[in-house]
Amino acid sequence: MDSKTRKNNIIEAAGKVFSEKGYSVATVEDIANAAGVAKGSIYNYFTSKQELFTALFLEMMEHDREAEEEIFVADLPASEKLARLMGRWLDRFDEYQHIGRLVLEFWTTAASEEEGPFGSELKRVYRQWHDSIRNIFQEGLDNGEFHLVISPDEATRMLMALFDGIGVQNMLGVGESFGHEHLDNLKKVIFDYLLGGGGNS
Amino acid sequence: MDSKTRKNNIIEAAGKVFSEKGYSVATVEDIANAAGVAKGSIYNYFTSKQELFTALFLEMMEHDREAEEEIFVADLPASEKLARLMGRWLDRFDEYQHIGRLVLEFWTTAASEEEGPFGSELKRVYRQWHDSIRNIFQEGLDNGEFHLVISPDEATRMLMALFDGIGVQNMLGVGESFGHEHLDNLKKVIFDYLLGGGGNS
Amino acid sequence: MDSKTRKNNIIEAAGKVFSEKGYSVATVEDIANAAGVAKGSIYNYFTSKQELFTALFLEMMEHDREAEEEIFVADLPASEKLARLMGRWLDRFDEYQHIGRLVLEFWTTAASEEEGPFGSELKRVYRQWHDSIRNIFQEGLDNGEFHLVISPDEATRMLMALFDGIGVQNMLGVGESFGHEHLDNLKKVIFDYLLGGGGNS
Amino acid sequence: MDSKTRKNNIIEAAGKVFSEKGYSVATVEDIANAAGVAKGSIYNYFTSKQELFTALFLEMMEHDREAEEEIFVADLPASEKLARLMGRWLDRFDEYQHIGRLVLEFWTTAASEEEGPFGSELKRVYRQWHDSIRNIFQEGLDNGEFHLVISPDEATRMLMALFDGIGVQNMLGVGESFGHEHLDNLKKVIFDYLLGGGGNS
DNA sequence: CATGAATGAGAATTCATTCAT
DNA sequence: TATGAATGAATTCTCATTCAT
Repeated sequence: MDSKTRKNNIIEAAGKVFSEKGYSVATVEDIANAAGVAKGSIYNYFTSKQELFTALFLEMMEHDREAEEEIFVADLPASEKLARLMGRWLDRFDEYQHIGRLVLEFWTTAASEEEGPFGSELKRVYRQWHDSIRNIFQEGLDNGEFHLVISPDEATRMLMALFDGIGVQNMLGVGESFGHEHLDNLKKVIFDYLLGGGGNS
Repeated sequence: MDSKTRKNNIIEAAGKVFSEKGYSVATVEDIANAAGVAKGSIYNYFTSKQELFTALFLEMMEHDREAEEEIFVADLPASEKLARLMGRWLDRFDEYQHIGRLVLEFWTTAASEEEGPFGSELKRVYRQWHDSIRNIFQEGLDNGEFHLVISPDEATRMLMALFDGIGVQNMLGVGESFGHEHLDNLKKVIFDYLLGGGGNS
Repeated sequence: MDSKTRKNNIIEAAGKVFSEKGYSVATVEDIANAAGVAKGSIYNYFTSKQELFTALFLEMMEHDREAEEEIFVADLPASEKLARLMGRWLDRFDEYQHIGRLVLEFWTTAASEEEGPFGSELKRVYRQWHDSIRNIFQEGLDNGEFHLVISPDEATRMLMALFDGIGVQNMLGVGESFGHEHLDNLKKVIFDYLLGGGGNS
Repeated sequence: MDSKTRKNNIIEAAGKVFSEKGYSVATVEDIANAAGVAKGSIYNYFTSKQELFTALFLEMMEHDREAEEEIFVADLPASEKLARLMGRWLDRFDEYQHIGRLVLEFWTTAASEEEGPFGSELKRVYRQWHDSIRNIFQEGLDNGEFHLVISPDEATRMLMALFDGIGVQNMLGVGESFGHEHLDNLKKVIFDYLLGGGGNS
């Protein structure tokens, strides 16, 4: 096993352990055991537990970002892009039920530190998402697909908030789990609104 | 200072300290210092650090719930109730920028424990909110104020998700802060939709 | 309830609590609860937990000593005194099963401290017993009741050791409980020996 | 120093410290210092202070038992076995003056706990001793060496009680120290009795 | 690089004792 | 005298990090 693989092994194990136990309760030894290496070996790849946590965070952010990128650049009508994006988010919700705790800990860390990668990276990626989605709205408006009484910026923000909120509900297990039948209704509402006049009636 | 006040003192101090440092990093001594009592005195009121954290959580849940109760029972048209409710949520968002970390830790705890007050109390209150809001939608439908192509249940869930998401964005500091000018646009979208035909055109 | 009674109340409660939990584990509050007084009140009668323990010890020593004194001064043949003494010790064995732990803690304390009441008082009382029993042996020898090849001192020591050992076995719950049928055999052995020739055959 | 030696080091140090200060007063740091290791290192070998105490107890029980085993299985007349056994017990009494406090704490613990190694191991070893000694008496009776009016069981119990009692007296420092000149008299009494007719005259 | 024993700073918790009422 | 809240020193135990092998 080469060095790259070993490092990824550890990050993967950290993901499992942090997700199950939480950052504070999880010990470096737990992670070492889950990764099948000795405790001391962790420190050959990461200078501290905190750094390992950060590395895990960055890797997950990157992973998420990659998956969506392809949708943004596809050659599709705006409404189709939007539909696919929503489908993709929905798929993540299942995952969120399992790693919800980990995501919440990432958020908590981001909310705590003034400086540092959590806050800034989270903001950067969030802004990337925002911009990409706003572009979709803009496309839709430009080519006459959509009708909106609010700005693309605000529409973007509302859409992101809506799906963030659904993610939170899934993480916390409040309300029933969110499946594809709910998504259909969500799309119906959103597209009815966007396509049907945007409140401009 | 009587025993009741002293206990509240400690809970209040715990709120500050947990919010600033997070549960794990905050020490019982930090809280004691913030409350102006000796470390050991904390244990005259709470059997453990964890119990103090739980007491703080329950107190905040109760506080939140009380504030909204009055809106639900008011004698107002459904659209007015909804508008007031949204105004109230917005007010909380400012607060969330400061205690966001604390809320996230509550959620993290709730997401971790199978049993215990966090998960069950959170679900209970969430369900209360859900039911109250659904009643508003139902009222609006019954008296012809609203038009909806989706069920009141789903409308409720979407509305709650939307505001949960806005709350999260504020806690994390992503996007600009959410003020009353945004609220107006939010209301416009929602009421245009609800009042104007609910996509039923 | 007058002050004397209250103090005795506390000592009695301390006896129960120390016996059940042991000195270290028993808290002053446990004793206060058992005595039906407030924690702080203990300190109106004893300056410290340790002093209360000492007072309990001294009281029990005094109690034991008083009970035996009457046998030593009775006007009876030596063999009868010895028989009664053994009967009395046997009666204490039942009690020792319940307060054994307390006795062992007294002993442990006595074995630890160079100076202080435990060691010195224990030695004083032990010496009193020794002297009284030796006098009985001496009486028996003088009036021809007993025959001994060893000195009265050594006979005394052996007899005391024998009964101490039985007490220990009862405290520890090793071997079956020691009842009157065992006592009869014990007496048979001892008196056969003492009366029948003391090994002088 | 290998792991086995280090563990024994700690047990040995624990023996000294517990013996001097007693279980409650001795701190884990005391033991660490006495063993020349860091406080935390203790926990690499024992999960708790209590477990270390138990390990020390079990080690001493095992040590004692081994030393006597050879006597029980030797090919010697019953009277000689008994004489050697008593000699061996006497040797232990010197030791008991120094570790008396430790033994008493073991006993106290045994007397306290319903279940657990202290009570059950103590009883097990006690019963082994009892059985072995009873066999010696039985041998002596079978081959005509001994004469007894009481059962071998009871003789065993009396003999064990006698020596337990002597041990206690030594631990507590009551009476003069028990030396070989006392042993000779003890043997004289016991063997005169056993060999001369057992009260059967 | 891999290992895992050793370290020691740090945290939660307990409880004898004090003292204001 | 009686009370019980307040105190804080003391203790056990944890675990991230180091480092010799």
